[in-house]
Amino acid sequence: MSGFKSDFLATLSQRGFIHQVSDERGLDELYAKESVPTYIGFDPTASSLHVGGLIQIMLLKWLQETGHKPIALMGGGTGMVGDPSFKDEARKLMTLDTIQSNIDGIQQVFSKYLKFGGDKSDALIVNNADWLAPINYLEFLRDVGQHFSVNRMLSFDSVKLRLEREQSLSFLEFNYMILQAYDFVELNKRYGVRVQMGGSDQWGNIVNGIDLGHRMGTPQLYAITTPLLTTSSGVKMGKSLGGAVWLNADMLAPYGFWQYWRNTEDADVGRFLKLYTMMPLDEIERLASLGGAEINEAKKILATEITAMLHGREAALEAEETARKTFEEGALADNLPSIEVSTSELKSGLGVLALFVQAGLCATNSEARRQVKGGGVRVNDKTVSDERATLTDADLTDGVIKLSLGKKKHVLVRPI
RNA sequence: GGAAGAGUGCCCGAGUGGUUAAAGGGGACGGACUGUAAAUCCGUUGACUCAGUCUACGUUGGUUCGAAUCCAACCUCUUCCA
Repeated sequence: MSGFKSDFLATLSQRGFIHQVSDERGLDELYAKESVPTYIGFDPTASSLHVGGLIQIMLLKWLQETGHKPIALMGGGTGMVGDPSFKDEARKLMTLDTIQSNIDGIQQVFSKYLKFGGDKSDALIVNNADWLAPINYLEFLRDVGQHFSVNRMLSFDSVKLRLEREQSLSFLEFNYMILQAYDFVELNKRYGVRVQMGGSDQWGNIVNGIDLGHRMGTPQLYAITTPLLTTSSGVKMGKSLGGAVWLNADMLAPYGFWQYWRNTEDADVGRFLKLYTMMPLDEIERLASLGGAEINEAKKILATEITAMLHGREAALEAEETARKTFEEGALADNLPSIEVSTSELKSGLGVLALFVQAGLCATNSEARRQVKGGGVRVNDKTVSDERATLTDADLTDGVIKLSLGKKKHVLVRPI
């Protein structure tokens, strides 16, 4: 499997990115021979990508690194339809405004990883609304629709779940795969794209595009998919300490992002270093083989390297330092997440419960109350046992009050 | 258009007149053990000014002392028929 000639596929294969490839040999030759425009589609379902999408970004990064042209496709058009693949029910339709603002949010992240410009291997961001929106329905049916067999589409695993659960699959959603297939062909015409990459759940959609290409006379197209990433204990990537792990800094601060990686399971360290950092493989080998508590050092490197790529080295080191202070020294670290409270309010006393809610550590007063009962609430590192306790400026330590929920979640209260 | 069935808490899923804020499981959160890991064990898991009150079983009405449970209409979905 690893006898790849092209730098790109060899790298992907060594680092564990590959789940399936269509026509390995042919694709390998293509990548070895010339610079190949390759694309990945991103659905604008939220205003930021989360860690789940990071692997796709790394794919584009390596692509560029090995001399090929990465194209990030924003699903401005397909987002109006919604991908039914492996979903057990239909998503709510998004408004055009939402889609556009999501695209604006998602796009930001690419400049952190890719080089844009006019060169051959410079990255490109395109939006499929550009060609999908103006489509004439009848023409499209005749030109494209005639090439699709409904019988075959119904046989795809990606829609089986839906059908088996006897949930409705609307005609609208059913069209998603046709549109995505058409994207592939269109991108070939516009930019000479030959390869589409994506998560393993996209295999069916991608192959549809390849087939459509055959029928519409494109050169041979190819597919590469990445494995569905779960942690070693089988949990899907992307949840941490209560929230999704967003890539945009305004949705998850670098410290929170760093923490997510710091808490990686032992068994995942090597795998994640290969996938999410660009460190040389022998170094990764060494780090991953650390045993016992020593592996924590590897986790820190993992966290810092990944955070540095996304948020910059400085922010990553700052996050590392903040974590070191709070967890290893038990000291007060300045850069923990914080909330502000007016000095006068603090003087007159604020209830712990309300404060924890305000800090976002608990969703409701009731939850805060439960946490107090369960012994999970601490103020300035002292467990709170009285749910009616109030905090005043007398509780300020070094000018702040430290609220903690559990062992890992800390928020500072700053008077202003 | 006709017929049959379904709609329960974050998710799955019990529950067919009262002791049901609703069994069970999953997930999530907290605690213990550790290494800010995993596994394991324990606890919590509608809201509130928690003594008590309020809001909840597709929606709106109705029957009843009392409804997630019965009735009516409506909405959505599924299957079969036209």
